[in-house]
Amino acid sequence: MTSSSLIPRRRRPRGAPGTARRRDAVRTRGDLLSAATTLFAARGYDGTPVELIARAAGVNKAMINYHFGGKRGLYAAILQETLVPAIARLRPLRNASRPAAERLEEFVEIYAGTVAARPELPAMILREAISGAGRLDRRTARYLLELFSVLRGILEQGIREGAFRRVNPFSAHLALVGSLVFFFSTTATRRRMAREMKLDLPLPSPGEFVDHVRQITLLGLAAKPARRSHA
Amino acid sequence: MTSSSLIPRRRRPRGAPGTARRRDAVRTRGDLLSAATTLFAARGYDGTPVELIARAAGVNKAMINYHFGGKRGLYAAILQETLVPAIARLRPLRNASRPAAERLEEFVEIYAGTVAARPELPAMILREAISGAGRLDRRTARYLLELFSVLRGILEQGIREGAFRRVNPFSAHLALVGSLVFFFSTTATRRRMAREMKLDLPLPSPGEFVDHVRQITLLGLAAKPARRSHA
DNA sequence: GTCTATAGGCTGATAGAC
DNA sequence: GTCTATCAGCCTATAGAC
Repeated sequence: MTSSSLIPRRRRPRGAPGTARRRDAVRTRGDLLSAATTLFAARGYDGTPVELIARAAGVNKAMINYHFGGKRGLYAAILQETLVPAIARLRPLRNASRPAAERLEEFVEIYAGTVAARPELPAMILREAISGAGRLDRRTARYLLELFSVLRGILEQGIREGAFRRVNPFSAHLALVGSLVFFFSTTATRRRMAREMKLDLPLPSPGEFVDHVRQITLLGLAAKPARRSHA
Repeated sequence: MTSSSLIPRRRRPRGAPGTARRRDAVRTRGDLLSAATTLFAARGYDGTPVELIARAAGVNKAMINYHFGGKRGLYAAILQETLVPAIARLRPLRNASRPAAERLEEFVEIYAGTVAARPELPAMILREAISGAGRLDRRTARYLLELFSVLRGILEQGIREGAFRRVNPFSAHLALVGSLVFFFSTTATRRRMAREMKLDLPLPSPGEFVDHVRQITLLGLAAKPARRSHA
């Protein structure tokens, strides 16, 4: 029996001494990134001991230092390796030449899709946004600002072209992003409280909520008394 | 020259040995509460050493244990002593018999006023909401749910009476509260980033933003193609 | 690359003098 | 009520064997 096994997470068998096992290193790194993302999002940087991360990843504590140069390095790696590709998905939106309302809808859709793939991202970023973004290096911060500028560009276009009311684009931007980030950062807590307090009303699903935000934003921004539904 | 001095915060003069000094205890307690609120909001529970709180309050570390029974007790005291009165301000809204749109506006106004008086509250609550609300005792949690139910009641009224579209009240509630909480929790960071990245666009003031949210919510919820402005 | 063992710093809490 | 001194526990990081 060879040392291969495909159990998704959890400790790997040891394998013969001479066996090339580069793939394990990759896996260790990945498991650490994934476990740490979940924990940092749920408990925050200061609330998460490295020992806990290592255990959740099924990996030795010392591996964090070996692969990432310490706890802080692991944290930075998460931000870079998940935030950067997430924001890259928004880049096509920059030079779109379609109507602002359409672009806005697409923005929301892309945001929702990105979050569905990485549910922990909003909470991590929100924590940074509350805490002063002191753990964001300059490059990561620039990426975030780029995200902001894409959305603001859409809003400004809509206003310029007369499709949107003359709102402050920055306010509109904060209101929209705030709703989304808040919702996705608090899903677990909402569920937990509903269960413990025995609330009977059903929690809105991500899809429902995103739809609602999209509608309310479009209707709220529309320059003319809008049609009830579109497309 | 006597040892009296009126510097607003900072160590107090010692006073004669026999002097009744009950007032100092009250002040110590208050200074601790105030300093801790600021620090917890900005850095989170785990990110705030008691020593830092004590120094910021101009008080000895041991006083935290004497007056609050420890760090956790201090945290709980803040939540109870600021959250409870804040929510009490919303209670009159319960049995109002006015139109839903009007009540909704008043809700936003009261919220904004409460936050203006205690700017750190949103960040503290948002942190709880991300982290699973594990540090909220059952009573405090109930208060929060009461806040939720007031807003949801308003939304349901509006829908029932045909003034609002038939949205999911829970979604509408989360979108509105999310925008507000997000905005007020991230003010400091927004300022900091604007300064460091040398953004030239002016940040929206709290008043501007609240106005925007109020408008967009009302327009977005309105059952009929709404008039542009009201009242 | 991975593991064990341990160093060294910081944190929250208490005992006891005043 | 307030302060100083001190302690035990936990946390991150590293040294060194494998």
